[in-house]
Amino acid sequence: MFLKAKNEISKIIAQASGLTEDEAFSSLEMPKGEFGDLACKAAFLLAPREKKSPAQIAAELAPKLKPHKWVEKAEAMGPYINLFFTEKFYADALKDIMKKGKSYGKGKKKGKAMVEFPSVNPNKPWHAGHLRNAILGDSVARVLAHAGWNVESIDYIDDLGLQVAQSLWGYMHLGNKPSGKFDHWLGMQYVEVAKRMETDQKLQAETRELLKTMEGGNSEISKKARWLAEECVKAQYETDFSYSIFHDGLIFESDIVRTIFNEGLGMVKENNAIVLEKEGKNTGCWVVKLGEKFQNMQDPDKILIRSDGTATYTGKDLIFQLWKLGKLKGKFKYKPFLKQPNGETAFATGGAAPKPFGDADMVVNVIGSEQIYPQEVIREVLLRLGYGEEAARYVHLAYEHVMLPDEKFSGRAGTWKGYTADELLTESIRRAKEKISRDVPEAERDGIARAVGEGAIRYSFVRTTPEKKLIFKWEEALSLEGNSGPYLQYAYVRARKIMEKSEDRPAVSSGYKFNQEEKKLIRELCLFPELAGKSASSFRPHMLADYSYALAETFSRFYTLHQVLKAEEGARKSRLALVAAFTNVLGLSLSVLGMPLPEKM
RNA sequence: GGGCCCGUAGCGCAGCCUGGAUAGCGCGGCAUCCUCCUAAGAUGUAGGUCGUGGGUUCAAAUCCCACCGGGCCCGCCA
Repeated sequence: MFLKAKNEISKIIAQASGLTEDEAFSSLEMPKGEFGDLACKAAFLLAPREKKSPAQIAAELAPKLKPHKWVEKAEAMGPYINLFFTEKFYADALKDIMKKGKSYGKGKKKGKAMVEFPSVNPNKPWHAGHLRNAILGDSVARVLAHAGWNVESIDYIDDLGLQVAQSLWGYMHLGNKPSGKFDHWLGMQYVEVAKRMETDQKLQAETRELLKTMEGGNSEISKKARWLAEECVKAQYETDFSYSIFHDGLIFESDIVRTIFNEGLGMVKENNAIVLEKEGKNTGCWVVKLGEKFQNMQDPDKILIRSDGTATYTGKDLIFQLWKLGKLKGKFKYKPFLKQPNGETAFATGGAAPKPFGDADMVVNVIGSEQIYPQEVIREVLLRLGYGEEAARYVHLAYEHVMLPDEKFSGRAGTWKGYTADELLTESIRRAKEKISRDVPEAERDGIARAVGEGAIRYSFVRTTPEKKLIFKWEEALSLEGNSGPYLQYAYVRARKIMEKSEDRPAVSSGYKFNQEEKKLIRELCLFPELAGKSASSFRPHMLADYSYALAETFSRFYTLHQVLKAEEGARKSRLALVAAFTNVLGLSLSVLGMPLPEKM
């Protein structure tokens, strides 16, 4: 309804000022301070056209604005025109939000979006850095779904990498028996093998030989490698689920190589998007010539197929992306892989059943910023294949890495020890449990600690913009106070408690005049659809995290200053309506961020 | 040699796309508020050359240019 209000007000301003409705619309904003309910900056736009000062224009324009049922008055203040909403606006806005319920702010139906994340190598547990990727990807998937996209969350499993070969060697030859969570155990084998590799030439040759056999397929080794990767992924997905992160499909690299790769490569060759080098240092390789696009780069050409005929990572990725965009005839066959706690089954390639995955209208890849160049290469190839529109909807959501205060996370060196996503959650839950209210019965405490502990971490990762490097610090990641996940959950819990205790039905009482804090809260509730939309179109969930925090803050202030249940009837019912609307919107916003919603704390 | 990202209070961040009112928030500091819907809360207070220097503009944290500091990339690794 707020959008409708802005549109109608824009019309009035356009009529009185001679601006177009679009210009008038974009001149409207909610001011930060206490200047009015809606501010109009039209005078700045008109000043050069009419050759008068903005203040003079504002003063002349304000009285000319036609009255509207939702606008009480328009007051010029300097160059601004401050608009004040009527009581009817607040009542109508509140009713509108209550009526829309879960569909509030939901976008119109759009096409299919495939979101790929976190694509962690299947040979070690997730550490804090992988977690950032996964939380970002899962949140973007949820934000896009709320914006109307049909979202498929997929995961690329690189089961043909050197890392898996090394882990497999460790599994076969180190002689250690698996114990504990499989990904943690396998990660330790990998660290040991990587250490030996530094000096052991024979080991280097053996693992390379292993990798070759794996790539060939149809052998005991290749089967064992696939099994190892799947076991590791299953363990990693326990972590996935513990953070409420879910997927639809897992695409194994070995299946890409065996199912769609040749077709894709043929297509790219046919269209002359890549060339076979006949001379120079890349002789015998198929490369994308990029000298014109990346001028002054030391080595601008990108090899997709090595001189021995095998594909580079970017080569395989390119074909995979073509499949995502529905450009290949080849289809994967799937098997049910894991039953997820959200009730949905995650499917993996390598089975017998067809699934309608792929053929996407938009592709979003959550990949570290160090891969900007190879991702650009893929976009460039799409353009050369004539897929201009597809290239425009091929999004690399680049994020910066999580670091320790004085070193990086390294899978090889094992610096992830002590900072795995599993250890983080355990510690967070422990801290959350200590703070639970004494009134909460023992039986419910574990569940609450889980929701709060998970929410604390989720929020601390999702609240920062992706392009910012994140230095991991326990106290910040696990914060339970201030600008934190639990603060938001707490506001939600308090609001819910009021509704639970009330016997009235929420309803805006006619004649009730909202106070300042109530009006501010309603105005902020009005912003949700706009924020949700922006968050989706810019692939930035942190905008919603920010919004949720501001909303919860406004509610907390209202909560402290005004009683709901003990107010007289008119106020009580109206405030109840406000609390209901707040619960709905904060609940929605947090769900879209993937934050768990405890009922008590 | 070239390209990308970051630089806002002691620390951690939002705001920059689309320039406009006193640059917001959290942690930490200081001082208040629980006979009252959960104090994981609220209120007040101290704390800022928005990296530096130019430019554009009536107006710059925001746009443009140069520079400084930090990180990343330009591999027949992934």
